[in-house]
Amino acid sequence: MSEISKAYNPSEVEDKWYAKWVESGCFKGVIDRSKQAYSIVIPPPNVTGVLTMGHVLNNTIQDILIRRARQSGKCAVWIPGTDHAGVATQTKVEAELRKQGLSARALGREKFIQIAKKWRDKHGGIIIEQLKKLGASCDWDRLVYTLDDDYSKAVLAAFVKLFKAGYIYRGKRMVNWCPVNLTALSDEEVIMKPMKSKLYKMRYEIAGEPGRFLEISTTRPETIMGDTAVAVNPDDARYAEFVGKFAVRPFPRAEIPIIADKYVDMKFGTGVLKITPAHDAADFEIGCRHNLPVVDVMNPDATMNELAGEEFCGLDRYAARELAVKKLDEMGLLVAVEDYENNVGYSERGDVPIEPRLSDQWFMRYPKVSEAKAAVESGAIKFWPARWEKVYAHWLDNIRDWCISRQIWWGHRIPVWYRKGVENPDINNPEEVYVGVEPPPDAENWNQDEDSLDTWASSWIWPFATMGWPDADRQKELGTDFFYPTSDLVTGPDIIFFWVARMIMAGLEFMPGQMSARIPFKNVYFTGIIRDMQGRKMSKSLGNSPDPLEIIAKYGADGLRFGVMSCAPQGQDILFSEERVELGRNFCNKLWNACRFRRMAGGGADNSSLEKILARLDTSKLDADDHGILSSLLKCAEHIGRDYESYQFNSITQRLYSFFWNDFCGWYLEVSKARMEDASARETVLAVQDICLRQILLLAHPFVPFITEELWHAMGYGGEGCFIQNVSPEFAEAFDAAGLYVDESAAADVELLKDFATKARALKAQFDMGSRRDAQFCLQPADAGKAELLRANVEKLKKLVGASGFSISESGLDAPVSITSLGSLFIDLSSGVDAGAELLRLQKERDKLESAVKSTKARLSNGDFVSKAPEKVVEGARRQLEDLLAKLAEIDSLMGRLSK
RNA sequence: GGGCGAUUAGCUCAGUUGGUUAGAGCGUCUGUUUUACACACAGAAAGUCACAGGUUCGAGUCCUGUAUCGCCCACCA
Repeated sequence: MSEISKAYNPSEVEDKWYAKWVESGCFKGVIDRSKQAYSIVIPPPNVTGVLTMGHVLNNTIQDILIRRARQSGKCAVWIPGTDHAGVATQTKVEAELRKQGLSARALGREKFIQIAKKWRDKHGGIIIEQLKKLGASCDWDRLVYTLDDDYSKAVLAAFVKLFKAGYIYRGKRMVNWCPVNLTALSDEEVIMKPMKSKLYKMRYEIAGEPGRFLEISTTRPETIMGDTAVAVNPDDARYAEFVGKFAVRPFPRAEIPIIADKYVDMKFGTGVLKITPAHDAADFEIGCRHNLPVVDVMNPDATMNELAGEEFCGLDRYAARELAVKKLDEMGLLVAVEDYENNVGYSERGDVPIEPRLSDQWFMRYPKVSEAKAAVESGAIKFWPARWEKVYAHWLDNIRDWCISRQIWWGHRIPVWYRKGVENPDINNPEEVYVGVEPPPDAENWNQDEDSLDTWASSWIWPFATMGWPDADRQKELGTDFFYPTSDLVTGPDIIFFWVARMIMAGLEFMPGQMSARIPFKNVYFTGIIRDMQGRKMSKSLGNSPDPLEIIAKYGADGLRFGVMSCAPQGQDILFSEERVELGRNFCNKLWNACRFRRMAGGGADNSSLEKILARLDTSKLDADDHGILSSLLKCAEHIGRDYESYQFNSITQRLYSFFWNDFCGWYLEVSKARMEDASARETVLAVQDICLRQILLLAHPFVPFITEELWHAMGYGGEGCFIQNVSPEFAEAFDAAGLYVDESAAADVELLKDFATKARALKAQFDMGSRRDAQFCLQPADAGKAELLRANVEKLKKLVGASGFSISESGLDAPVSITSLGSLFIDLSSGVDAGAELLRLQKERDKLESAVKSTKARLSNGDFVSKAPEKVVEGARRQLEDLLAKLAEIDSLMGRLSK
């Protein structure tokens, strides 16, 4: 007995069990066609990343789902992996190189990739070990990295297939250019930030009409040098006379046409727009419509080039802006400068404003767009919470081609080769351009495209590429036909476009069969975002992001898991604080001690199966409390089952907590104490305790896997070598088979006894006897049944309340009283009672009753209520009124007695 | 400009199809080494359910509007 410590110590237990689980291979997704398949693919974290609270939330949910699936007898697999994270990793490695005074570009592609690989080897895989600490039960034999050979081939195969099908093309387009990372970005990687900037109002002179000007507003005077037109709305009468004439661009001085285009908003500013086709996406389109020349005045790093003129050449774009304004002012062309707030697109990784830039890039016209929409609309794929369906549909409705090329080296190089010596190779001519997963056989005659693919253009095939696609043998080996489509995807709504939507399109495009067989997953659970208590996003720079590993060291992984899940309502953001983890730690400690208590009672009972425990029960010895706790257990399990179906994880933690803490420990274990001294009831009580503890461990296991595994074995519930994760939490059928029927009316009596005990304790506390164990009570019973209920439970109640006795009297006492579920309960005070204070207290209670009576009476005297409300509700109200009136009468008589 | 979410006790949140006197955890206050657990036990205080209308016999719950906060989408310079 003494070897069981008073407090649960998670660290040894957790490491011990994780090692055993892995060793036994119980996380392996070994195909068993006699079972139902259940599969999850992990959202692959960055290979060089470290565990954040976001990962904790996300992966705990996945682990809960996969463990519940295993318990439910499904053949479950959770496929883990990591992502090479192209731009993000390249940026980090480049920064590292810069510290050493080196430059990636100078090193060249081969060298850089070697260095990046070393960096990956050094920092990579840490997060995998951290996920293990958290308890994640992934099938580690299936670990996939997006730059693995097999996976890379799949990425290229997807590219080649789409190219051949005409979805992928190369073209000179306006793209979002990051001047820091020197690469194009997709629209999704641009983050709009509201900025306080200036709106410059300036004027351009009309050519040949000295003294006549057009006033123009701009936020970007540094692009004046690239202006090739001035535009007005064709319906704008103010400017009709100027259309067809020319305006004078101040520097470099040139005459540019004044054109009319519907795009121009007459109501904005002066209604005149300068057109810079090379530096603005809208201007570019207008330029196309009017055949305007495109003058690019910037270098890739957003400094000005020679076309901007001598004075500007080499200046950064913001220095150029200042200079341009200064020059305008000097030339008398600056009319006004106003404060102005507008949205500026920022590069996600570079954290600088992106520059719209015309460049040659690869684009993808998305495949299966309308089917992707239909898949979610039809319910083939369900979103939790469903409101994300609208967001998803809206994006698909407005979808634009995807820029998939990146001017970086860390990633999958575009599998396109150009024949050496051919200028402007024709992409549709196989003699000049080669597209294939493998390089051309005569590689020496070809140059491969320098660009790499957007990372998301590799992870979008994740659900089936991790199962061996497109290699038929690998697919067979890894069980694509069994595990695909995956069951649940757990991810954040921030990547609904980046990843979720694209995976759906990829699955529909590349997998065979009916729609239901091609979709990548059946359910998508969107988590909230973890924030701090001030509601701020967790970030390294704010320093408000706790290190999950420190928390695990302090509270245990189970405590962290339970704590996080307890405050993670479906789809709402989570305000996280360590107090939540304390709650989880306390829950584990309580589990530990409840089991410790049971073990201290000993008994050498056979716990090796639910049937064996049930066999120890003498059903004739079951009392109201046994029925009560078993009834609560049944309801708890049933509710939890429903909560799983609707992904209400926080609700499950509440049910576990409240059943285990309040019903089981707070009441049942306490009333057990008296009955355990009664030899005839002892065995049955211990058996009921074992049933409850066993089922609690099973129900709690997905949330707190380590401690439940430990206790499962310590309590002898598992047979030799049997892990708790393989045991079904169902028990209703076993009850039936054992002839155990829960008597709900007996269970209802427990509620009366609980109320009675609380009132009795409150009376004691009120009269400063809270710590005394010898209080004497007297009940004036509401009826004979209530008197009998008290008599049957008097021993338990003495222990629970801390009383030396409960007498029963039809006439009551002249003493402080409380109206309980069993009748008027008097506390016998040897010293006199302060009648005044007592009257005051009763008056307070009377007021409460009176207002309840009033509202109930009002309802019942309302003819509409009686005639329209359901019979059940009306009947309930009647019973309630009777009850209230009886209590009121009691109070009145007591008050009458006291005031004598 | 469009869309979505939130608003319930000091704090963080439950409240499932409308139905007794709105709940929990933390925190606060009081008491307790009662034969598992002070990471505990017992008791207590604490809410005009953001606001204004409406539907209904009945609204925290449904409808309309308003306010505040947050998020997403959007090529007005």
